[in-house]
Amino acid sequence: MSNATIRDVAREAAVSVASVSRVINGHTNVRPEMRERVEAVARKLGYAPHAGARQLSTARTHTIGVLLPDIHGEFFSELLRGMDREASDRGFQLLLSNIHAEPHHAVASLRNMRGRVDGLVVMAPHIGTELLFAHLPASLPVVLVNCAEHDRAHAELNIDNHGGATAMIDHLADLGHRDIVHLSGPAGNQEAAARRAGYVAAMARRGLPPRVIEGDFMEESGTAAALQLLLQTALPDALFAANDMMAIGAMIALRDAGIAVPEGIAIAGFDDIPLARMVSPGLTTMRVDIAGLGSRAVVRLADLIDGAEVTGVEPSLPELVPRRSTFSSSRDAVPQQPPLGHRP
Amino acid sequence: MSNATIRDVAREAAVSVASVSRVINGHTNVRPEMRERVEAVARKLGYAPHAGARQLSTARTHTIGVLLPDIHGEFFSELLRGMDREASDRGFQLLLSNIHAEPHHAVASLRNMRGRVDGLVVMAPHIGTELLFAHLPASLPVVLVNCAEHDRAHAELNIDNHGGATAMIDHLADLGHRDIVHLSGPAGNQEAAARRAGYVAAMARRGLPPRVIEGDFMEESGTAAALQLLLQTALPDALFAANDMMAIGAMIALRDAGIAVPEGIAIAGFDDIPLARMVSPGLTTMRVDIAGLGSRAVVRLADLIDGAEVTGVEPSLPELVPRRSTFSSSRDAVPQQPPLGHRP
DNA sequence: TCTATTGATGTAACCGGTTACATCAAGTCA
DNA sequence: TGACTTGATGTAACCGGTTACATCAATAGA
Repeated sequence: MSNATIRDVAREAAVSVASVSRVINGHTNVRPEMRERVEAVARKLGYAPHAGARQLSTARTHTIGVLLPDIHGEFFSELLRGMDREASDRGFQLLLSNIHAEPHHAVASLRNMRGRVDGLVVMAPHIGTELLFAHLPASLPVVLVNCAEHDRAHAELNIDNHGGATAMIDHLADLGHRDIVHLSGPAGNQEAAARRAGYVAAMARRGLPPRVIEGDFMEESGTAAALQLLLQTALPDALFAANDMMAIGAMIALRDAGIAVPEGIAIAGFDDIPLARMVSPGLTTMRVDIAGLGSRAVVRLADLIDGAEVTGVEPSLPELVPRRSTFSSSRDAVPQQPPLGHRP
Repeated sequence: MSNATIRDVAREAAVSVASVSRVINGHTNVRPEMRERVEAVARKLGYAPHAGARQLSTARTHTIGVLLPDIHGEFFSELLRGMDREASDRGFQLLLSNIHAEPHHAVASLRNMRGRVDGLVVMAPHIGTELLFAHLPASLPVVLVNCAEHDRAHAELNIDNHGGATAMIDHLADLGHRDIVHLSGPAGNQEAAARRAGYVAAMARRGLPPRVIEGDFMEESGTAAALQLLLQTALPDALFAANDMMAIGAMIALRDAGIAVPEGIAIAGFDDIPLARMVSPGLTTMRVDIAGLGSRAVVRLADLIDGAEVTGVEPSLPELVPRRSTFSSSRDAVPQQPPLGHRP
């Protein structure tokens, strides 16, 4: 493999550059004999077309830019996995860009993408939407993922945190629980707010009084919430934590205090992190299909690139994953899970 | 932000394209007055240089191609996080490519990179090394990560699985254990083989007889190994599993059988997955600094791109993370861990 | 046999930058 | 004042592809 150019191939094969180009791009109007000769020379010289030159003349990069706030943990890898699967199916590659907290840097990342990508998937919950919209390249298709609230018409994908929380309360209420406490995420966090609002709405619909303990998504605040509940005269029927880590923290603290889960209190979380099925009893939770979110974002972006005019938010409803932590008896049907993936 | 070209800016500012180019690229030989005028026009038109055109004329892309076998789980996200950190510090972006199992597709991915990147980081343990070397672009700097054994001189980074296993045996032996059993990974897996070889070597150095149970890296084979040990007349002093999942499977099975860990038997794993510090007792293990591996790969590649001539393997020694599962008494100092990161 | 049609191939302009070199004005020095 | 240096700016070639259009040979049709 080397640096041979299309003109080198043309000279060596004694044909014009146009013909070489036609052969390389699989055009039909070339004689088989010529095709063979050109292909032979190209192979001999190890010719590979220069992507930059191609981009310049075709104005297509076959690349999707991905702007993410931070590269961390499973959410990130799952999102990227889903995007990559769909992108490579469609002949796109992924160009990664870490969009830092400083707006200045974020804006630079955005401009940097011009001439490099055919479209963008942007996830920037920490960037103000005015700033974001002001600097989105008008000439590039963009799909937003998990963005903050705004009032622009724009192609967008979201996790339906509100609907997910509602579904969980439905589940708990169906099991007969009435006194359901919510352990929320930190104030100011958009996802935490949506989950909390879903909880409040679902409780109100049933005429049940909501009760919220403030948490911060960390395991320790689950522990603290459990201790707070233990100090009261009676435990609630169920505790719905805004994420799995807090649910597990609470579960461990309650078990240490001699309270059986789910007999003494039912516990539910949100996210379905891998740990959720490893703890004992398994934690009932809402699974967020992150890879699916990523691949749908790419599908949507590909449509935009092809000229479709799609706008509007497409919410992704999490799925209830019932496990033992909310079932009073192991006789209840609990779906079997496949064994956990591993590495190496 | 739009599609204005450098010629649009030049016309609007009534200067030549060369002057605009000089202003944009921060050359010093421009009068301040001209600089201001050009910058004002560029801002007004929302001009952003076209990366493809730049690549073509400068032969630099400021992009690093990353070829990975599969996008999955924490290993992947950590590696990418480390690479991205270092790359963006150096003004590089990351172009992702999933290098599929079929060699044909893998080769296509490689050629695809020409004119798109300044260098490659390739992790392809499943591609035969002859095939790989035959198709690596000669004109591109390449750093290999975690590759299979071969005899070429090439810039390369590896996890020192052999050394990590040796260090773990040192740890266990220092605690007075003599009868140490190894639960290995599956046959044919390169990392499993290296860890096993490290165990055997370390035992031999001490004159201790090695004893290996075959596992497959899955939790269930840990359970099976524990049951096998329980059938024997006496338990060994310690069990060293080739990864954390098997260690945890064994730990749970032994605990269920009424054997205290570490009092009845010490248990150690490898990898330091997040779960390792969540189980009770915490699992002693070898931490692999994956993010560090990624960032060092980029450092190395950047040196190559700058013209340095670095070859040779750079092994990355895992670090011992001592936890309760190998300490007979909780009085022993066990380093505190920071709280687990979380999401959302 | 002569013209119209068709299909393969070549020529050259173009994509949007960078940069070697030419040009030109202003300042320096004898 | 005239030759020389210096620094700013403009002109145009070039990077490596794609493709509209021109050209040309072969075949079809009159």
